[in-house]
Amino acid sequence: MSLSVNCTFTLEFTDGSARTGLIQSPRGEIRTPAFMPVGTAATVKAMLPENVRDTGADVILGNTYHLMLRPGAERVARLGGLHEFMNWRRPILTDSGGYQVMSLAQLRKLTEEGVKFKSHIDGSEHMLTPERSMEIQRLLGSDIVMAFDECTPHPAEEGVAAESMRLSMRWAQRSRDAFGDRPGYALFGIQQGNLYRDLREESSAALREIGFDGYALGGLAVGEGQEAMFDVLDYAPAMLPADKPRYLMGVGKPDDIVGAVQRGVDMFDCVLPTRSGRTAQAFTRRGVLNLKNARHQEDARPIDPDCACPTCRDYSRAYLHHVVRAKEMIAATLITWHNLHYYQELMQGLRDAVSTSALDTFVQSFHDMRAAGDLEPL
RNA sequence: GCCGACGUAGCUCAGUUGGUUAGAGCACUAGAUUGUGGAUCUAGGGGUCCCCCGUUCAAGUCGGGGCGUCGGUA
Repeated sequence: MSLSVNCTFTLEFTDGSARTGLIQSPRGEIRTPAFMPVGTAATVKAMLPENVRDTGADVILGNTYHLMLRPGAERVARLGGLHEFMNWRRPILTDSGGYQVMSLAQLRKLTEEGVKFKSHIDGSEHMLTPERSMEIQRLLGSDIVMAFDECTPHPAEEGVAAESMRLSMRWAQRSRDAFGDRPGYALFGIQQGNLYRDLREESSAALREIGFDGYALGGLAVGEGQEAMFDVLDYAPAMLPADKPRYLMGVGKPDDIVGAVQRGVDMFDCVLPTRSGRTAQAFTRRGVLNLKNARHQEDARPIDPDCACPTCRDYSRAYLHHVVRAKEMIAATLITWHNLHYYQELMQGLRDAVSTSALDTFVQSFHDMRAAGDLEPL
């Protein structure tokens, strides 16, 4: 087959501002709205790849920053690329490293050229630029590459936010140039502008001018709170091309995702289901359950009797509480498994609702279930 | 039996020449966590300072007696 295979997005249904669609890539389809589990260091922590797939994930997220430091992008490339290396054969989206440089690295020095920083692992010095970020993501074999940006810290005054956003837009152009033409692979640009509508508009115009295969909303869920984030999402997604996927980076809690889907977002990633799995928090349709809490110690019921995940099928809250307290590794696996299952079931519910024009009803029952709270105490 | 050391929070221990409401780490009870540091942070509960008597304005701290634990010894 000599035809080059492209990465395409097909919009299927809409319900208000909400959409469903399909991203088709050589490594598989991504149903949107999609939730991408985070697999930072070439692993979705505590999970086997086949089990991540079984929860319903079409795509996972990997990290430029972590993988460039350890084991190194060139080494991953020599070992056949990230998919082969970590045994996940489906699509992978990689973050560009811009966010992690700011949140993890020490001694950062930000210039027009890029960011110089010291590794949080061994203190070694590194430089990340749009060109190097594109090269690393190519070496990893990432299917969806993110432009190199600066995630504007919050709060930021308008002048600071504008300067930061314009730097990210110049880096977006350099990312586009460095990425080049790679059939079968996608490059996403990232809208910035903090909470300022005119800056979001300016950023969107710059990105549309450059042209990307998808567009992310960056600089949100960084401490501004849900109300402020929704205020931005009331207008920001519509500033981006309707025929390309829209990705809200780093979001979020289940109700954040529901609200963002209502406002026209197609893709999400978040550490919450996996990190919470390691800190004993289970997400359920009735809200969050903290399995560390002593009230679960003799509770023979599963996290959620109506959940079809392997954890809820076979394990009690009392057992999960015990393995959490005993710091046994299986606690992370079992709770993460449940959380990923819950998130993917939520996404499936949203997709079904949008495609049957029943999103309002779905959202209402989503909130009603949460308001009802956890199961009655035993 | 004798000699010595020790006895403070659930555990391991600090506690100044006697001086405000006796502390720490861990554990416990909760909370936070949004483009991942299995991390971290925040708050809270918990005391017959082995017991009794004494000295003193004032005792976890000094004295006497008792009880207990550990070690040594005949």
